[in-house]
Amino acid sequence: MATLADVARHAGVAASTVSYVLSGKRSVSQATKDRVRRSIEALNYQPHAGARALASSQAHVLALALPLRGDLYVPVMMEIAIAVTTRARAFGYDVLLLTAAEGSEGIRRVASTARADAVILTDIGLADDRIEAAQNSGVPAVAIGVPAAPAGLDCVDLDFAAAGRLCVEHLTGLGHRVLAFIGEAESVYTRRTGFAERTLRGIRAAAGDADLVHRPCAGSYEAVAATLKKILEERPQTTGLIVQNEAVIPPLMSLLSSHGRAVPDDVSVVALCPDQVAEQTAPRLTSVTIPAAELGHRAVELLVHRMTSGEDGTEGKVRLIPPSLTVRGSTAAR
Amino acid sequence: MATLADVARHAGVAASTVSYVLSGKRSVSQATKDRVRRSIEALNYQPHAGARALASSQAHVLALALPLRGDLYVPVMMEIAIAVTTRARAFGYDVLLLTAAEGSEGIRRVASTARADAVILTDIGLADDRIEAAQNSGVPAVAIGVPAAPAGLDCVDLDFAAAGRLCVEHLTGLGHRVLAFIGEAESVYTRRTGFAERTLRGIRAAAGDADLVHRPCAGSYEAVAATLKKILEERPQTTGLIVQNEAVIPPLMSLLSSHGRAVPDDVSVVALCPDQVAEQTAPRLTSVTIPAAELGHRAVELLVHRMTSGEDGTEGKVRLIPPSLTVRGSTAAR
DNA sequence: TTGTAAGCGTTATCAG
DNA sequence: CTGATAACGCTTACAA
Repeated sequence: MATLADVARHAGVAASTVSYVLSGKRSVSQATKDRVRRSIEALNYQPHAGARALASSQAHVLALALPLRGDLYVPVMMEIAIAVTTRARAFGYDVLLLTAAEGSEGIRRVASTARADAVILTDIGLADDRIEAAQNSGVPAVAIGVPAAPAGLDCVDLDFAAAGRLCVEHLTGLGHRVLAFIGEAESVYTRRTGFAERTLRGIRAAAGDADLVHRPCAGSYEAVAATLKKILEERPQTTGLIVQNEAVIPPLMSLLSSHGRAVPDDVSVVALCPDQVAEQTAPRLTSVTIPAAELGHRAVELLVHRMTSGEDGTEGKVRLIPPSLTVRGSTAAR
Repeated sequence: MATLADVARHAGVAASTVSYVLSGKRSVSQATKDRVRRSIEALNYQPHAGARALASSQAHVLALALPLRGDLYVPVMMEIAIAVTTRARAFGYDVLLLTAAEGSEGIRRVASTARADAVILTDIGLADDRIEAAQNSGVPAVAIGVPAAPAGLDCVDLDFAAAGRLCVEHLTGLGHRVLAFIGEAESVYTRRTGFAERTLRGIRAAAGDADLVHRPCAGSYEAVAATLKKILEERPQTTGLIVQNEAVIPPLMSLLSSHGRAVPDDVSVVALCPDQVAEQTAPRLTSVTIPAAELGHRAVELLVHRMTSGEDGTEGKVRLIPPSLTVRGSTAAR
């Protein structure tokens, strides 16, 4: 591989000049600029990432901490990872993976070895020790999700409260009066107060005079069967269903039909899930999407902005993305 | 952050000694070893990744090239990514993500900037230009999947032919004589000869005197409905189903019941899919799993082995992992 | 067994 | 506008 020095020699200039035409950090005459550019082309020069990191103390790498549970939110997580990587590349950054297994230790490691310049945290838990690790390590960090106490941490997330509200309003707007919210598994409410609780709060707030019950539900077929059975037995007049746990969706749809409830003729269903999931059922689901790509993009933008424009004063903000509901075939007027 | 020099000063030894204590590349007396270790502890020293990469020309980073289509094989891909990262960490490597959008350019980039020492390719296509890019760049590469012409490239994959065989043998062993293979989408067969064709070949070879049809099928509800309808109309005696496209599974199960075919009483179903998918239906599916974690682990091991033991002679091997079938509730004797 | 010193390929400061 | 040159923090011959 050709080095900066090779290029400098080939172009008949000093090494520093080559560096400056590349970085643009000082003005260079058009003539030498051109000459250097040609030499770069000719030698197919690519700067050495390690050398650059050492000299500039900037690795141009972002670390992405994967969720604690590998089996949950998989499609959303994948979309976030791709969005983060794509956007990071646009700013000249590469993305490094940190597994849950490494935990907060991984964050300390990439920070103190200068392997990464900043960290993106996902699947934020109620009391997440990775947050503290990031803050103590002094690396810029942004969370995709909102912890219980976001003290000094930048967060981006869907506005789940508004999302819940939107679902209820859509159903009540269609004339539905007896609603059931099939939520995340019970454990999620105890462990990860964040998004699940905010959704529930939004839903309750919007229900108003409508009749609403909340039923936590695990993702297994048996759990869904039990939950649905109970809902239909206890409140046979139910005509509006809101679903949050995306694993619940496939079994729910097939169970509804075996219970003789047609969607959307007998019961309307609206889901909080990625579009991909909403479009794989029959009928396709009216849903509030999880804006995975946008979350990833914004996380990167926040980080890069903070690192370049050296502002350290804007942190600790929680940025909620307004939800948007897409009407598909699973909801209809009562 | 403390540097090597700081540690050396603190321990009263030369910088090189500290380096050697860390790398073990030459023997150091137990006494100084201990002293250095204590200083490292005391100063909480962590080596600078960039400096190390520059001096040793080893980044200790593996690049993982993500699939071309972000929406396919998502759970498998996620599992591979986690397995790769975990195993890489065990060898002291970090993992960098390369998106499909960057394509072969990304591979050239990480290779020529020395950002990564080796590359793992996933979702291998028939004529995949990333393979050539890797080989021209001179980085060690291993493919998870097998291209049409694996010339000189190391590959690891499930033995799909054997997997297909296993499915057929399981069904025929249970007395089923009329079988249908619901495969991947038509486009997959034209574009990615690899695993889909190998599966089909294995299935056909094992069918023997049994009656078998192959029906490609897309993942949408409509496509599954059409495919199943056709199968049941044309060959109502069908009692054995083999499914490869995992997106087909949820709709298929609910469609079977609406057609009045009970699983496994009327029809047995065996799937080629991750365990996670097989366990989310009712009844749970008898399946040949996609050994995602093992694929990831072996890919890393191959790479690390080749890089450390400098052997350049073992490349170009295709390593197929023998399939294993797990009997669950979706298959029974005819 | 240990120390000295020459790189590794950039960036950035200081002159000119 | 451009050239020298000293870092950056580590590895690895080469000496001792």
